[in-house]
Amino acid sequence: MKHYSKQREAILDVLRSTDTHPTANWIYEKVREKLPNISLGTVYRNLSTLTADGAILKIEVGDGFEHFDGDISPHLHLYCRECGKIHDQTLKSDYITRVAKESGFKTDTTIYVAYGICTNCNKTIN
Amino acid sequence: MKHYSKQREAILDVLRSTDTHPTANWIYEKVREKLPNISLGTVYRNLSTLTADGAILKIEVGDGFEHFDGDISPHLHLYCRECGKIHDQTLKSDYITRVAKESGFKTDTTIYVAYGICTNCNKTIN
DNA sequence: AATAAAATCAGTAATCATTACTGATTTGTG
DNA sequence: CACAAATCAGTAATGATTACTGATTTTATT
Repeated sequence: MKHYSKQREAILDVLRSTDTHPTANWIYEKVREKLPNISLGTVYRNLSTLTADGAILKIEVGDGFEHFDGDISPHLHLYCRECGKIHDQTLKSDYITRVAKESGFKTDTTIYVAYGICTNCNKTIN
Repeated sequence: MKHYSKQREAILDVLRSTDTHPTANWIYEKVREKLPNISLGTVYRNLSTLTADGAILKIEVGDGFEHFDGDISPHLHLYCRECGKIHDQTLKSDYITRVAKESGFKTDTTIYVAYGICTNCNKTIN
């Protein structure tokens, strides 16, 4: 079993204790509350390692930032063009992996993104 | 009906005449064969406009580049970690839009990405 | 416990894909 | 033909992310 550094543990803790999809900088600010001397480079490096290990997900929605997700279960990311938030929706089955398998592709990670308007913003527009 | 500039038309032509998922720079080089004086900024600006209009798709797989797709039908993008190519797979139904609708989200665009190893690379490894 | 090798770190500098800017050119409208 | 609006080519600026460096911490071995 792999033993993580305290910096990597702290980053994972932050990611797993939020239901948002924070950027590297947001995570950096949050981790600094516990480890004031951690550097932004360390956050980036560990996020990269964790993503490569499959311990977290990297989500890109085209807003110029990388977003990270501590929930690695296959789920739907609803990106609202109005409020800019990424909402989660659980999935009953991993549709992508199942369909990809039909063509012989060996999937290890899946990303589902929907662009549009969320329920809350849909109410308040007009 | 909207009338596109010749630059925008040329960019769309290039995107629709390839089954790859090129970067802005690749498109720039390709369009230059027909419009030698076009600038990279023009390519970026039009790709941005076309994406906002829903005429093309922007796909991000985490390799540091934005990729563009002239095929806007909902389909699966298989990103092979070995060869770095994005393979397409057609979908019978737009699963994301259907599921997102259940929670009241109004979807206009969907992106499906699978990370893993493609059939061809799976053969040649080892 | 001591030592060496390997991994990770903080801090900072560099990168480079993308965006913003500017003055010129083209297009649309009457 | 004006006139305004849109788009352009060319270039400069941006800033999120990555790379680098020497110090510190962890792991492995004896």
